Formats: sequence, C-alpha cells, structure tokens
Amino acid sequence: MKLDENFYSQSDTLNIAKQLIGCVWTTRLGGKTTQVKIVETEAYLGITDKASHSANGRLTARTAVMYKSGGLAYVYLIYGIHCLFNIVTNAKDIPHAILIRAGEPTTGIETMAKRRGTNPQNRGLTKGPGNVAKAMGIELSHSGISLCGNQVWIEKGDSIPAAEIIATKRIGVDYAGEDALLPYRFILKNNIYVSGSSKQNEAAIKT
DNA sequence: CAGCTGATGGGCT
DNA sequence: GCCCATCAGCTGG
Repeated sequence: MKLDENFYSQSDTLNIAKQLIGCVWTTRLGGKTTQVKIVETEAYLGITDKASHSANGRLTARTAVMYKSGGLAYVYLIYGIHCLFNIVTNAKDIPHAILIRAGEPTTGIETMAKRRGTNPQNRGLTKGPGNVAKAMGIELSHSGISLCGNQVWIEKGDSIPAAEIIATKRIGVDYAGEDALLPYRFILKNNIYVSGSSKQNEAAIKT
C-alpha cells in the first residue's frame, strides 16, 4: 500500500526517516518500472538545521517545494552533475526533507544498469544518493512531483527491527558546523548497499 | 586499501 | 564568481 499524505506530513521527520528504512521505492517512468528497498536515509530539519537548504528560512525558487505539505519530491542538482532525490515531510511552511541515499535493487535491475551505464552485477548500482536517483530515472524535472501518484511512490516493506537501524552523522555536510555532527543519517545494519566505507559504518554501529 | 582530484552547471550572493 | 547533501578514476602504500 502506498504511503500517503498522512504519513509524509507527520511532524517527526527523524521518525519518518527511520520508518522509511526497509520501505520499497518504486518509479514507473518511460514505460519502465524500477524498485529498490531503501537502506539509507538522511533527515534535514529545515529552518534550524544549518545543513538544510532551508536553513534560516531560506526560500528560493529551488527550495520552495520544501515549504509545502509533506508528500512531494524535492530534486536538485549537486556539483553540476548529480540529481539527488528527497522526500518533503511535515506540515506546510515547515521545510523538512529526507534524502534517499541508497537502496537495494529489487525490480528492473537491467533498466537501472542501463541508466547508470554499467552492468547489473555492479554492487554500486544503487549505492549513494546520486547513483540511486540516476538508477531510478529521477531528473530535475521531477522536483515537486507527488509521491502519491502513479509515477513515483513508496510502499511499506517488511518491518525492520529497531536494533537493525543505526543512526550516524550525515555525509558531506561539514560546512554546517556543529550541526554536521547530528545523528540524522539512518542506515540498515550490515547492508552492502549502504554508502560510505563499511569500516566507518561499522564504527558507527559500535558507538 | 586510503586519499586526492577533476568533472560540470544551476543557484545564489 | 563561488559554492556545493557526489562520483569515478587515479595515485601511492
């Protein structure tokens, strides 16, 4: 069953980010269906979060979608090369979002490999936020699209025991000062599709 | 294995 | 004109 507006517009974004681990993300684009099980997410808590694009209430054409009510996609281009896929959460005017950082491929693996320009056996097929988004066919034009429609949506998957979900600091946000240390990244324990070095991820599990 | 770096373009100051 | 919520490919151990 598709997750709906009620789910995405909950006020506890960290909890949503946690609940998304293990969920199934589907895209049906250009006649191709692709699916991954979500294994890594990162929460961005809006105005008070220095790492967020909406820090200090920053509102531009790009970030405007974050200010809408939960249940939309926020897609943006990073480093001029990669599109990153985010989920807008919380109520209107509370610009929270969750970045999908990695998934485990389940359906349409050939299609994903073709989009990535690699082979289906590649372990990195859907590892890392730029890579999953590309494998899933996400483009800048998808920013603002509803996650309750028939092109891009997420469904509840097998339930994951709480002990299997690990919180760590976020990746690539050193510019955010002390907020760079907040434990807002969630990973599925011991899953090989989680981004970053397995060594660092294991170190995070121990603490 | 770790560590560095060039690629590449929209968004914002 | 500078800054990126990154990645692949290369270097030197």
